[in-house]
This record gives sequence, structure tokens and C-alpha cells, in this order.
Amino acid sequence: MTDQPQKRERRLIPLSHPSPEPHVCTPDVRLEMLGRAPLFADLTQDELAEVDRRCHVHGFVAGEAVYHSGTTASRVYVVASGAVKTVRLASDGRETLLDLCGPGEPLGAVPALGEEFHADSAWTLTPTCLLGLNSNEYAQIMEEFPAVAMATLKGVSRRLSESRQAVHLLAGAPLAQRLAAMLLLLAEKVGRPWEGGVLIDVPLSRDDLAAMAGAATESVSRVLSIWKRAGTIDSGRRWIAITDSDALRALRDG
Amino acid sequence: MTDQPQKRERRLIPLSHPSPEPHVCTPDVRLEMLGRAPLFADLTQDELAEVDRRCHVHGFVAGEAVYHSGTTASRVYVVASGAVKTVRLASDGRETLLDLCGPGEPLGAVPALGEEFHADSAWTLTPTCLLGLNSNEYAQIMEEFPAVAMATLKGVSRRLSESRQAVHLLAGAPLAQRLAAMLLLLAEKVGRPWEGGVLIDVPLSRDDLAAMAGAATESVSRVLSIWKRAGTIDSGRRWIAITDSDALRALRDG
DNA sequence: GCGGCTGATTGACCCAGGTCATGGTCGCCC
DNA sequence: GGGCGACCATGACCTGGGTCAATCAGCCGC
Repeated sequence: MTDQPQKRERRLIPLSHPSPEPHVCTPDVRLEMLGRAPLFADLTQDELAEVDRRCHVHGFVAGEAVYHSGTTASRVYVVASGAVKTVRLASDGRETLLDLCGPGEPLGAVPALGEEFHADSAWTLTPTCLLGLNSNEYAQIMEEFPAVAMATLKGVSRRLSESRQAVHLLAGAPLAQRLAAMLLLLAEKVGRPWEGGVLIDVPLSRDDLAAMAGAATESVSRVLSIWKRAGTIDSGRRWIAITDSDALRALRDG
Repeated sequence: MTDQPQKRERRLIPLSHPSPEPHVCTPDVRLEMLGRAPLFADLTQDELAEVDRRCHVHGFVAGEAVYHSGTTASRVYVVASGAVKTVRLASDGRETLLDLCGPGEPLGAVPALGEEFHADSAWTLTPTCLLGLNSNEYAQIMEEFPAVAMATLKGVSRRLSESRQAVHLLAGAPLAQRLAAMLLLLAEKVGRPWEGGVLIDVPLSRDDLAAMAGAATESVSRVLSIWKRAGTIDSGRRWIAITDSDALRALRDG
């Protein structure tokens, strides 16, 4: 028992994005990111450049609103860097975190996708750079490049099946199971290898996790405390890492 | 108070589909239904006929499985007549009813939409006739008729936003609110005017409603009893009708 | 390296709704 | 039109997790 200080050593906040300035990509990074996005993965360099020409760049600091619910949906974004959460608000103030978009992922909505108004609000979690295409530009691109339309379809379908799994979990699975499923999904989405485990490389508070799992902050905190003591996860303020994926998977699968 | 027998008078089961035989559409009804389906709404008569030629007809009795979860997803269906529910099963036996498809609505999945295997099972609620297109046929049709691809995209998007609203409700809204929201959605989807109200024209048991609302059967029964006494709804075995939509809407909106 | 603020934790209490058990009744089928 | 089986209603009880309140500690800025 010689080691009580070892704990201190690694408690520097492990997340990326330490700089608080709004981030705006350079033109080359921009093109690079567009190519990486599943939406445009099938395009040639020339086609990409054509899409890039129609993009508008938007820089955000952390905690800024990208759009608010109720406003008219007029733009589709691709996250170039950073992370964005989308949140739906109930009349009684209850908030639900519905989606989290990292680099390469699409965000926003457009009448072409069947939504006239935003049903939820989007907030940046970190300094973020978004590439935006407005409604008619996007519709035109889909028409011009059917591969983009197909990729869009695939993306929306994947999100639908994720959402349905969430419905299934929320419809009766106990909190621990829901939380475990959520953390594993997050790890796939925005995980980064870290000290032999997976760090969820986005600043999420207990409140955020609770809003995602459909639970009270305190309940989430209780469950995570237990898991931390058991060595299944590690966590600090606004960060969390999975240290024993197998144990979590077992919890998720009942 | 001369009327105790009045009750008896209208207790003939009000739902459609009294015949228990498997239903198979005649060729003309088939074409008619294809044209009504949102998926193919933008096609000309000739194009519709072309799609129709590639369709396979499937007849089902009530309570039959269309496909099982875990099997490979190889077909997209359009409901020509009848109704189908899709259900996801948890490892502990818990069932969640995720979707309900009436005439004109698409059902099933296909690798082109990003699903390799069915995540849930589909069961007919009534005698049902389905028009099926298998994987490659559907992909080819989308390629040949971009309007179909766009309609598919719109349809999937609408389902995604419905599903997200369900997530939001299940993440903390009290049961009564969830149930009210659900009934109103069902009314829009498969409602039929009836005695000054709206009859949900599909046989749904209390178990089905519970599986949809993420609740126990008994809890659903309790809430519905209260609403029935208050005159907000009317119901019998496997049927339910909304008699006071405004009251239900008020309950839904808190 | 240290103070302070914000976010995390822990405890006590309570209630919506799940569970178990029982009885009621609608409607189908003979 | 009568019997029967599936479906529905109601009551009693119990527990997961929500709520309220108080304390603690990670991490930022100096």
C-alpha cells in the first residue's frame, strides 16, 4: 500500500479541445473533412470540390446554439470539428438529449427531408466548426449526385434504427441497462483509446447523461459511482471513460 | 333513466375486417393501392404498372408473422390492405411495439436502407395483403425513379422524427401523457370517423397498447378506465375510440 | 500550490407505476 | 342463446428511481 499519490498523477483533464476559441477550419482541412463524411464519401475529388464550393463555414465556441427548436429548418450541416448535441424540451422543462454529432456527421434538417421546422435545439459541446449547405443547395446536390441521396438515406435509416433501440430500452429496461447501452454507443461514436480503455472524447456532464438515459441526474451519479468503485469505468468532471467494456456489455445485455 | 339497454345496442364490434380469411388483392386493387402509397405517389400510371409488375403478392391471416427478428432483411413491403405491427423483444421477455403499418405504408427493410438483418418481428393484426419487392428490385427502382428514392427518404425521415418524439416521451413523461400522445398518433394513422369521434380501426389489445407506451398492461387498463368514465374515450375488447379529442390533447400537452 | 466555483456525490424520503392475485365480462362459436 | 376462453378491470402491496437537501471535490485561474 505505498501508492496513494498515484491517483493525482493522471488527473489532468483527458479530453481534447482545450482551446476555448471558436474554431474555423482552413480550406484544405475543410475539403479533407467533407471527403471523410459518410454523406459525401462516394464522390470524386472534383465533385467534392464542387460541393465544397457551395458550403458555408460557421465557427462556434463551446456551449453556443447552432439552431433553436421552432425555427424554420433551412440548413444541413456537416461537423468538421468539435461536437454538437441536439436536445428536445418538454413543456414542463424536462430535457431529452436525442443525438450527438461528432466530426463527419450530418446535423440539422431541411424541408427536403420532410421537416419544415426544427423539432429540437442544437448546442455545441466544444469549440466547433460546421460546414453548412442550405435547403435548395442540398436538394440540388442530391439530385445532381444520386450517391449523396443514397448516403443520406442510409444515414437516416441508421439513425432510425438507433432511435428505435432507444425507444425499446426506455420502454421498461432498468436504468443501469440503459446507461450501459448508452455508454457503449457513445464509445463507438466518439470514443478514443485511452490508458487501456476507451475515453468518451466529448465533455458530457452527469446532467447530459441523465437527459440521454431518461433519468434524474442523481440516479445517474449513483450508478456511475458504483461502476467506478468496481473498476468498470473511470470519470471526472464532464468526462467519462470505459475501462472494462466486457463488464459493461454484460450489464447492457442483462 | 329508462335506458339501461341502450348500451347493448351498439356493442357490435365496431372494427372493420370481420372476415378471417387471408386476403389477396385483385390486380386492379393492387395497382390502385400502389398509386395511393406515398412511396410511389409521384409515378405516372405507366411507371406504376412497371413497379407493379415486379411486385409479389402475399396474403396473411390475422396474427401471422411476416418476418422474424434476426432473419436477413431481403424485402420491402407495401401494405395493400390490413395492418401490421412490428415488435422488438428484450432478453428478459419484455416486448415493445415499435411501429404500426396500415394501408399504403411501407414495411420491412433491405440492405439498401442500411439494415442487413431484421431488428424486430412483424405480425399481422388483421387479414392482410402485402405487396413485396425484394432487395435488388427495390434498389433498381430507386435508381430508375429518383422520385421513389426521395419519397423513401422522406418516409424514413418522418419515422425518425416520430421515433425521437417517442424517445422524448418515454424519457420521463408520466404514463397518462404518453398514452394520450399515442392514441392521438394512432388516430391520425389508422383513425376512422365513428359516432362523432374517431375509431382506431385496428384491433389492439391492452397488451399492445402497453407494449407501445412502455408500461404494464394493468396500468394502461387503469388509465383507460378513468378516461372511459370521464367520457374521453370509448372502448371494448381489442378496440378503442376517441370521443373527446380536445380532452386527450390537453392531457398530452400537460 | 491554493482558493473558489461549479458540477458530482450521498443520504433520506416518497410516490408512480410495476407485480401478483382475483374476479368480471365481452363476444365468439356451437 | 348458453357456455367458455381470452381479455379486461380492480385491489393490495412493494420497489426503482425521482425529489429535496446538504456536503464534497475536481479543475480552472491566479
